[in-house]
Amino acid sequence: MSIVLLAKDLGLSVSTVSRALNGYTDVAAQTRERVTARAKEIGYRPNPGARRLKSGTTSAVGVVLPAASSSGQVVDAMYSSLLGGVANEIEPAGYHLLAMMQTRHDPVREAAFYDNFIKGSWVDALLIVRTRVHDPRIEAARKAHMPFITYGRTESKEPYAWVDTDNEKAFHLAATRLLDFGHRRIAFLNGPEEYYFAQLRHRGYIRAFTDRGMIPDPALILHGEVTEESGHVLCRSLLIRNPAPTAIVCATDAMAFGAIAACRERGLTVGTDISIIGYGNSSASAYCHPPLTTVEHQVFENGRHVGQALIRLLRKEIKPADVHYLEPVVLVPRNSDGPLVVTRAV
Amino acid sequence: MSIVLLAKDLGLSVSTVSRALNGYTDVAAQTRERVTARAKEIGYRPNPGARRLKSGTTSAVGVVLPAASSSGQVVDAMYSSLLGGVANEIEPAGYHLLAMMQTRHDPVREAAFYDNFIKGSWVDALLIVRTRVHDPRIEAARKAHMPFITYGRTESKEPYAWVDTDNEKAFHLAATRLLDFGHRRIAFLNGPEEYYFAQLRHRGYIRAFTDRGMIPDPALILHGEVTEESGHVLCRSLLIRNPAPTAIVCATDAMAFGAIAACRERGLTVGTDISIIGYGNSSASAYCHPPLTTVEHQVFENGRHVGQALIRLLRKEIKPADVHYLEPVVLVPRNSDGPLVVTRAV
DNA sequence: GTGACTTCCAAAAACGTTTTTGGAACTGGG
DNA sequence: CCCAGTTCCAAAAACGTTTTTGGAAGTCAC
Repeated sequence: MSIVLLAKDLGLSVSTVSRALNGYTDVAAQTRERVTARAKEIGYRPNPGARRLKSGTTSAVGVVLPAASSSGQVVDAMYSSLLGGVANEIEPAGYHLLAMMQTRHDPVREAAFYDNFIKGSWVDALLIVRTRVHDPRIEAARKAHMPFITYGRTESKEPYAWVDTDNEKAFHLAATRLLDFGHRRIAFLNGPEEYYFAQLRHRGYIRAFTDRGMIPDPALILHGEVTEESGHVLCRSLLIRNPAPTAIVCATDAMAFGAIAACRERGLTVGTDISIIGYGNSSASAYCHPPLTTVEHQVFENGRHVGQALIRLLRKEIKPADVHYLEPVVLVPRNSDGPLVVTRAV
Repeated sequence: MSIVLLAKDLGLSVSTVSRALNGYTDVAAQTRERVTARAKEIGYRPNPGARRLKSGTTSAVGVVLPAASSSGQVVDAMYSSLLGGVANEIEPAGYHLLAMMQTRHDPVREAAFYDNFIKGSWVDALLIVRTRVHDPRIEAARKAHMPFITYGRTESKEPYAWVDTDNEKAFHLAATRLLDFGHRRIAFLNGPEEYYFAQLRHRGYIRAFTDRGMIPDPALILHGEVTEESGHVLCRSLLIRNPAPTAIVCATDAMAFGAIAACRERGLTVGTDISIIGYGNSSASAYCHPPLTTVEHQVFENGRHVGQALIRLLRKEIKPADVHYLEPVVLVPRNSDGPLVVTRAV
């Protein structure tokens, strides 16, 4: 069903039908109505390929999903919800989400990947996730004049559009809570250093100490993948030290689950013998044992903010420099942490 | 950079350049080489929109992600890995994955959604996930002559392409293990009845009993969403019964986590007082307490099978009726289940 | 009644490919 | 030397839109 058939059916020219459908002002209201009615009746849908060709737009937004593990076999579950939120907002506006998969963690292939994608004019805008401290993808997108938004910030001179959670505040909150409980040897199981979120969280953690005139022990800050396995390994290495930490704050709930398992293996009761705080408020965090004290992180909701911003960006209703959304942060206290038990602490 | 510029640059006609690039035989090997070399050098990429328009293909495969919860706020984390596996296979072949989001669980809007998507000629093939017992999406895809593959089977007369895990065997295995342990009051926390996987699992569970001449108590079979919360609620309702079940098999690890929490709240020790088996072998299942006995489910790997099949389907190397992959099933024994303790059982 | 606007629609070019058709130049057999 | 067959390339149509340009008819002021 093409526009020419529809035009023929209506006894109008192709151009008039096109203009009627696309909201041009120089077509009589009555004609427009007749066209739209018949179009709906006949089930006419403009061919997106032809439209793309002519107008140069694709009605699609692209995102490339990074593999979570170095093996490339696992995708961070968080992205399901993020993308869900994004799609939820952009689809009513007529956009689709084009997801690509970055199978290997390889900077030069990554550049080629993005280049191919941008130059191939597959999408009208880009969503860049898992931002690094210095992220070449931002420069690449800017150079190609491709509208983009990042989920997570980065160190860039130029202004750009971003949505992020308040990583620094989150870990300031968590560390402060543990300090208030009397803990001093508070370990930090952070994510890979190259990611900016890890840097921000580090900063928040440090600031909790310096705020009260203390300095954390650098030896207690570990980096690793944000998985259960990594949390387990890292925590085990922590517990064989002497003195061992009395509290641990983890970059994700998953890491916290691994850490909890490691503590249990050592015969430690989490919540009294040792305190653990996670991050994400994943649904599992409420049902594990002990229920995990963690920091709220509404990924779906953030995805909706991303989607809304993307639409406004594409419609040029707003400048990239003006779209910044920082998710407010709230700690959800449960039972995996508590006051320092003095007998163990000394 | 269009093909006409490239042709001009080479002193050749547009058609010759196109034919050289697309592997036609009637262009001299030397000319072809000259063209491909220059194309690479100059960074020429055929405009996907134009190609789509002319050839009618899109080089994209579509999938619509169902929301896991009725609120539409949560996307099943499993799909991250599934899509990762799919993309991993189809991208080297030049295809992209177009993901849509189904925000609400509404059959009539769903039909319109798929219709719009298929008729709009957005993609060359469809991946249909979360199949229902009678799934209208299959008929819709077939009618539109859109190649498709399902992840999960369905009751359909006509043959079609599918990848699935052996749901029936998995729950036959799990229930048999519990029966071997001496359990008789074995509850089953299943997923929503409308999904075919739930039906197959039900069948496997039943067969474990009938295989040894027994019949399970229908009152012990409950249905709900496959989330921690649902598992928690359902399990609680089970435990206040008299007599209560001595074992529970759950449709997902997440449900099992919720069930474990409910048991703990009742003062029950999971693994001795009551046995619980999950499904999925999620990474959390190895680190929770007690470590969960569960059934292996390699979602990423299954996604790769889906991707490979899709490519072969698109290349017409294989008929839909001939692509069936049933993931073999293996039980992972851990510590959340064990022999029936007789003092409690009577 | 005339000229200048306004209103509405049509013709045609263009977007960047692929594919069909056709033909020039070369080759080899008789 | 001629003709048929082969090899290589070019011209042009087509895909289904959008957008520019232009023009016919109607309206209004003077």
